[in-house]
Amino acid sequence: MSSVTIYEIAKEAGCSASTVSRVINGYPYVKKATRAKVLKIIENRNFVPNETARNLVTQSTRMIGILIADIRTAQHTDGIYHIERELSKHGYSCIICNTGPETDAMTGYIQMLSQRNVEAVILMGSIYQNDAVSKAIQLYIPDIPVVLCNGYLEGENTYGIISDEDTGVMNCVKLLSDTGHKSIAFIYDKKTPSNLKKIEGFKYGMSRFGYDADKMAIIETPSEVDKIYDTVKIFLNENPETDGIIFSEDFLGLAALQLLADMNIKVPQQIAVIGINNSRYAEIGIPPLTSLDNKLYDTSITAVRTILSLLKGETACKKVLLFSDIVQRKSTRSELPN
Amino acid sequence: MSSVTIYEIAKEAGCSASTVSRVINGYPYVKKATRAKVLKIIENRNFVPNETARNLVTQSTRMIGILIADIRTAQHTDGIYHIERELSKHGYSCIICNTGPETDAMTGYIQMLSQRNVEAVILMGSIYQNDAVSKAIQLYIPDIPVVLCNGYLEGENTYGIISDEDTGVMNCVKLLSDTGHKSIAFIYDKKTPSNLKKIEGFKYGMSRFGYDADKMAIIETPSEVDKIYDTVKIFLNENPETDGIIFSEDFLGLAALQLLADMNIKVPQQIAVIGINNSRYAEIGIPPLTSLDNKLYDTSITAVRTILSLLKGETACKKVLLFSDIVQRKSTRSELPN
DNA sequence: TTGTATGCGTTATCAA
DNA sequence: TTGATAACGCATACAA
Repeated sequence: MSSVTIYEIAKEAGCSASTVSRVINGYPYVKKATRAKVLKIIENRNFVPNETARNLVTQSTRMIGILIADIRTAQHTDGIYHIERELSKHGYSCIICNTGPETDAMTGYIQMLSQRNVEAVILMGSIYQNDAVSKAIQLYIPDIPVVLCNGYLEGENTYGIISDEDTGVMNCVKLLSDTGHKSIAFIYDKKTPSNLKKIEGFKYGMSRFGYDADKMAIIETPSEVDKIYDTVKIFLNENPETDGIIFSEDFLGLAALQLLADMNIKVPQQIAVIGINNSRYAEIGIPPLTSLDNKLYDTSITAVRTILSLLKGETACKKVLLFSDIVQRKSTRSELPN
Repeated sequence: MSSVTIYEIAKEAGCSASTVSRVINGYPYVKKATRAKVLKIIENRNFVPNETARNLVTQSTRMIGILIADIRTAQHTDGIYHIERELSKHGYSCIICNTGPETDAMTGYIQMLSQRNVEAVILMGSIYQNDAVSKAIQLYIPDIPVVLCNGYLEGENTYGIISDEDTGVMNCVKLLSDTGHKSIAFIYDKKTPSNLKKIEGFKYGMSRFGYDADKMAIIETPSEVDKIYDTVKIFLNENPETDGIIFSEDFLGLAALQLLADMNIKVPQQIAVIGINNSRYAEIGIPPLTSLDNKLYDTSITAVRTILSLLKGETACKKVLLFSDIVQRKSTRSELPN
């Protein structure tokens, strides 16, 4: 705690603390000479105003809370990167919180953020679209803006950015249907609202494009590499007619590509594979992985814009829908270049 | 800003603010009945004490700053995850800062953190091992502990956790040497202190294990997938005798695996490939990627332990060295299982 | 253009 | 066991 205060600066400059304060805050009516003198002393003594004191009196902390289940998930760090950069540019700092998947921890963090007087909260991921979080918001932070990335929550000050992942997955089914695939599976790892939505899109696509219910499989897998491997392997052994798989996430698809290579199954000739998120790892799959770009990046950009508007006192859309699109690569079309 | 204060609670409870404060802080000498009454009102009115005010008077913020060049780099998010979880368990919050590679931005963030009165700073990555950062620390935060992950900085309150990546890379060379490889290359993407250290280890290994200088190549590549692809391709065309490549990072190695597959070069029979970081993506390479585990995870664990000790007023090691080891997978030994 | 006084919401030091 | 009262470091209304 560097204990030099505006009072010390004032004493040295032969003026009052308020004048120093005015100089610091670029207040106009200060004599040029005084300003220069104060500025010089500030420079010399290497003074930085104490934010905590400032925050207390201005009732504003310029801090934003970011909740994320697990910061190790690549699709979200991209968003957090841009959110932090943008907010930082505007003088805000980000408190990062790894809540994990339990709602108790989520509400705990929300209470903590309320106590720290953050000015807004960003929820990264559909996993926060639940009642416990909704109630915690009403209880602890009813007056500050809350933006949910990839979901929507009812509330006075809540905003949601969603992507049409369901339609996106439906379009994946259409793609496979158009290219003559007969037996398609959807494999996911967690029952998040987002994944449930993808499943809905999958089901809808399957019925819309004329697949029998018994030609359709929806499989859950653990997230660990070896478990993914086993799950998919067992599934393929039991369903050898499968010729197309959509994975709820690129990582699952990439792990499956490895298995398929080991099983000597040609992708996409024998089985076409599609991932979701269009992460940078999709590009380096062997073969490169076709992926549904669900616009998680744009979601974050929109989220931070929403927050900034709200903080400026402007209005913002309560609910924004972004459109996903499919980035085709060799795992569905062998004739494509890398 | 939920404007209910301890005064309101006090009024409602028919006691003074100090008593309320005592209850909140679990101070012993409070009559049971009073405590119960106050607690109940706090519960009812959903009161949470204002951290900012608290911080001002206690001169402690329980906030930690984390500097990272780019949070999107997978090897560091792993560390940040555990750092945040551990610190949060002890009541600390983390301010996350994406500084980018420019030293000006780094020092800017350090000043900001000083202003926010963080109680410690963690520097994630060898990139912070430079003079500008060192000076900024002396200038703005000379009195709080600073821990550098994967590097060391001189200073009164600075601590460093380093891994022996140089020796690690030397061992990679030894591995390739032991398995009969004749022409080995090292390919890296950025001139970070960490990568420079790896290069040193590479050079040392090459000379130690009897390679001619002209059988050794050290190549720099941009980080984008297509550029990696091009760089490695050109290199291999010009140096067709190459039979082993060590990459400064798994991602580069994975991208190269794709290229090698396209060029119909068998890994590891024709070219053995080694990455560094032992990330989860190494596991799903085709073939699975042998990788130097440089203990980045343990580095973070050690960093957070160091911070916690220091914050408790205990002492800690100024410099800790962790030993890397090689995780062998199929990209160097085809007979291994997945 | 500048200084004085007051308050932001707590904790901490006294007395009582 | 409790209550005044004074900090904590700053911003700001008001007066000068």
